[in-house]
Amino acid sequence: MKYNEAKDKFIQTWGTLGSSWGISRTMAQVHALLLISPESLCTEEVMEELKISRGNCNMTIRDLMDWGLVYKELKAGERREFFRAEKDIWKVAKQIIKERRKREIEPVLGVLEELKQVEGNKTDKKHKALVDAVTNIESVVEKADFALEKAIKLDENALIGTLFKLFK
Amino acid sequence: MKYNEAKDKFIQTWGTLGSSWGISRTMAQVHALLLISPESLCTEEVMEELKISRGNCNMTIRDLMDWGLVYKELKAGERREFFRAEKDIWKVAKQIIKERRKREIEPVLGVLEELKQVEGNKTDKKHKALVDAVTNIESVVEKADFALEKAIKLDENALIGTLFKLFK
DNA sequence: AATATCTTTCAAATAATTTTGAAAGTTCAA
DNA sequence: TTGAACTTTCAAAATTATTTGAAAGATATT
Repeated sequence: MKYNEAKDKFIQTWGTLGSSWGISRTMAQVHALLLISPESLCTEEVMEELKISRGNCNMTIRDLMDWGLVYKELKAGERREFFRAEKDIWKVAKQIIKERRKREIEPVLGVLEELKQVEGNKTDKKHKALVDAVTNIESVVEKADFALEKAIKLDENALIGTLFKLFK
Repeated sequence: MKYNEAKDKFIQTWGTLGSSWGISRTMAQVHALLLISPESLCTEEVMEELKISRGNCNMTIRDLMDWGLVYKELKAGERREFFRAEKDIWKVAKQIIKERRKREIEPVLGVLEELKQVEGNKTDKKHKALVDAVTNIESVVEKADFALEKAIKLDENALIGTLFKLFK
């Protein structure tokens, strides 16, 4: 495979993976481009490479910085901003997990807690089914949240090693 | 909170959680409705409760069955099909992980393997950056895939217990 | 303070996804 | 074999999400 073909396919693939695991497709594509750029790039260069508009490019890069996946870099004597990606993929994964726990799990736990307070009678089947479902979901979500919280504090190999031992 | 309000909020919340963690919003809503139904429901009942069309309802239920989250139930003397949800949420989570590994991780690993074969010279910075990125991503994705594969073979409490010990 | 360079915003346009509903398909009982 | 009851399909419509680009906002330079 030629370099240019591989590059396009890489941006495409990382875009797909990202969009199915928590960051938007364009965010993942910009991140992919920066990942394979030896030097940091400016907005103009990202626009040009990915054929996206200035507005889109700007917003996407801001989002990536909010997620902690891209850093701003100022070059001496340069007016415009340059950007480089976090290249340690385990760090990237940890960062995504951290953000998603905050953005998507925590709010749900709040709602579940509220839902457990539903008025009603324990002998009513429908009421019981609702309370049971909420209770079970809360239990699993809390455990998953805990597991993720711990997992991102570990070194990637420590995590694998631990799981591996359990099955030896 | 009144039962009906809690029910709607539950369907809404499970819909949101589902759609951000791998199944579509409507799939998650139908699943939510079935989760809190003491008896299995027929297509007509699901359509009525969620105000969705017959076509959508049918396709969504098929998808849920494909994912292993909903089962068909035949009632004696009844022509139409009834559906009930898997109510063990840990099983649901495991099932979703299993499907997503198959649908979303495995194909990516294939592409990454291909990409490592890109032609080029090790001294070319761009070429090296691409190969490095692919190699690092592959390593993390493989480890995550392994971790998920092992995690779904464990009891939920065993998983938590193990992680807990690591931090005692 | 005027100008050039770069960044941000956001309403409108475009694209992608989801939903609908009517028609076709299936199954079964009479 | 007919038709009633139910399920499936899929093109078109509706809805959602993303992208654009021009205008407004910054910021540094002369």
